[in-house]
Amino acid sequence: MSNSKLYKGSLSTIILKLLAEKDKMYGYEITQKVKEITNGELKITEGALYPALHKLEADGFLQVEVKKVDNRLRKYYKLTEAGIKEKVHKINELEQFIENIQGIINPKFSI
Amino acid sequence: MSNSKLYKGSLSTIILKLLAEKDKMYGYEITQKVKEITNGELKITEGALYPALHKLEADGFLQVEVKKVDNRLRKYYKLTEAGIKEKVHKINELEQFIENIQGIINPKFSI
DNA sequence: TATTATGCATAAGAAATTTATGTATATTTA
DNA sequence: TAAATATACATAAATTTCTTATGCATAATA
Repeated sequence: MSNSKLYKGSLSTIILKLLAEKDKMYGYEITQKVKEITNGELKITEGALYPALHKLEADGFLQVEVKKVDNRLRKYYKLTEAGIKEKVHKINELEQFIENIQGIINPKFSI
Repeated sequence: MSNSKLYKGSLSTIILKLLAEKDKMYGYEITQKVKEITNGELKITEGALYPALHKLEADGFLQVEVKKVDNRLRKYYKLTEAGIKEKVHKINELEQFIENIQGIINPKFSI
């Protein structure tokens, strides 16, 4: 479950974005979704994911709903109103970062 | 000199890339160059920059040359052979990260 | 029946920052 | 001409955000 390709600071943005796409998801589902989208290149470790989810919840950006499915617990997370705003903010910040980085690593295309 | 828009892990890649473009640069010059390229949006703090330069040097990726200009010291950094390889590797990694992130934050354009 | 997958969690340690501070010279501004 | 800003380096403490290593439990697969 090691990584090295996930730049620190992007995880909570990824979580918020996925939840904006799918309404509600549980932790394990998020790890599988990221793996699927990136063809196995980005792997979210549990040691990073669960504390990140707990922090987003503590900050009021997520609300939780526990369900028992197939005799196993699932904690479904959903964006709050504040979470929707935070998602927009974090996505903007990430897009801005990517533009800035593009300007540095691909100077030919920066005007 | 605060930031919050620099994702952790990208700084050394930025340094290596700038040095691949310009042959040799000194610390302060790097901070100004990044500020210029990104229209003041990315600001490299000294507390991050100097330890990063020292680490790259300790790892054998940079070599130093001290010069006195206008009665002030400048430490010019230059890529070593290993540094050139490391730059290629780190740039590839960063580009891969950006592709993966694009797939997540812009699902319409991922096939 | 042992391993893998599913599903949660936390603690210790590491890495990469921010923030704060320090030193020194040169230039600009009030 | 004194104060502030710019130039140029540096480091230490604190913080953030991970990785790595565990732990527990159930279900499915080899």
